[in-house]
Amino acid sequence: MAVSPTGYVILGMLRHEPRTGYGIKQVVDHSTRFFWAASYGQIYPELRKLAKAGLVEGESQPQGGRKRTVYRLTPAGREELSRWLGEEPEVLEVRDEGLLKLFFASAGPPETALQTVDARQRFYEAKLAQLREIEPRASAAADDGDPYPDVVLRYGIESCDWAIRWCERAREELGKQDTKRRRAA
Amino acid sequence: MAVSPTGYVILGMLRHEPRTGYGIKQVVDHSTRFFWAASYGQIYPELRKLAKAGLVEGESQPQGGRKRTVYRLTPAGREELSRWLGEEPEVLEVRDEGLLKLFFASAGPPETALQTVDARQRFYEAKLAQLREIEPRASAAADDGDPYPDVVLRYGIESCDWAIRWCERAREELGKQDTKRRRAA
DNA sequence: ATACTCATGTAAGAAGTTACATGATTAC
DNA sequence: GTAATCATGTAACTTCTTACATGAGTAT
Repeated sequence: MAVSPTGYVILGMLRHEPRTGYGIKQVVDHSTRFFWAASYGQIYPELRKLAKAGLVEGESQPQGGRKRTVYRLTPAGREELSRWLGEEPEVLEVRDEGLLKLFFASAGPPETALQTVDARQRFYEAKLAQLREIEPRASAAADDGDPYPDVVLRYGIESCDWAIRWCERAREELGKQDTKRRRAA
Repeated sequence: MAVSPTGYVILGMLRHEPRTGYGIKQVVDHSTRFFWAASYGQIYPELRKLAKAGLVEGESQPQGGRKRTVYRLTPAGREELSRWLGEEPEVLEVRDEGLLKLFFASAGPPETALQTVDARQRFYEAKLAQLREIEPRASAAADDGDPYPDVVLRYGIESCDWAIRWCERAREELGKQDTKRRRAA
């Protein structure tokens, strides 16, 4: 039984401590979602598959009358996670509607390109703010023994910085082109 | 009848001249595939849907005994493309297995993080080489009146540059951590 | 001849999102 | 009491990839 890409996200999220499906979703949303998202529609069915494959183990731990299943890695799950970590990364997919719109901008009204760049900058500024908000937590976790989430988070922050600066440069360049075109007309 | 995301890629690829489905795939593979890919399994069915919706028009232009259908934008298709270009970009999805592996690296053997960073750098170097190869063509197209594909291509090149430099920095940092850990042990 | 490119298409399936349904607990 | 949070799950759907099938034209 093959583990799906998101299955490995789940295994990874259980590497330090057991969690509920709900808990996994919370952590994903505050960490990996910027480069790998996961919805309940994936998490719950996948947890069952992983349990059937013997890679995780669920234990019922109700709180009051509220049903609750906490999952932990089995030794086999820990091994499978480690094996996967040693494999060459393969998936790197991007679907970037903004770049697409900029690429095709000549087919739209003249303000298309600038608008698209502006929207892009706003997007990255919002993303940057979100990342800065969660950084302290990752930094604390780093002092606690696992430096990698913080390394990845800083990658996210720095790449946002870069993207924002690119937008600023692009705006300048596009402005010049506008001037040229206006002169030519 | 709603146009799918990839439908807009097709409309966009027809903005300057008519093309076959095969031709669209070629252009995508040499331009947008780095931020929006498309397979035959999407292109051919989608072309039919777009034709049914009146956004493109197919004309049979066999070459010898070889069947061949060339599609062009209809006025309605051009309008729909332009309308879409004016909308705020929404989709920006990333699925980055390398960052995931780095994030979880503490659960793997000690060399995991460095290996993952190395693989990442190789990946971006290969991508950079591909982009540099197609750049002259985009640059020529820019002189021909449409500057935007070249702008986007240079975004790709510069972001690869940035990512490669990040990998180099990360390797240094991870090396230091290794040293620290070895001293502590 | 044979390999490559041009060209069109489908079927099966993987992967993931959205929307919905349900209900207990906790904080204000 | 009521809103937010914790918690689990499914069904329908969209999107996309992979693998396969087919066949003509072109270059060596």
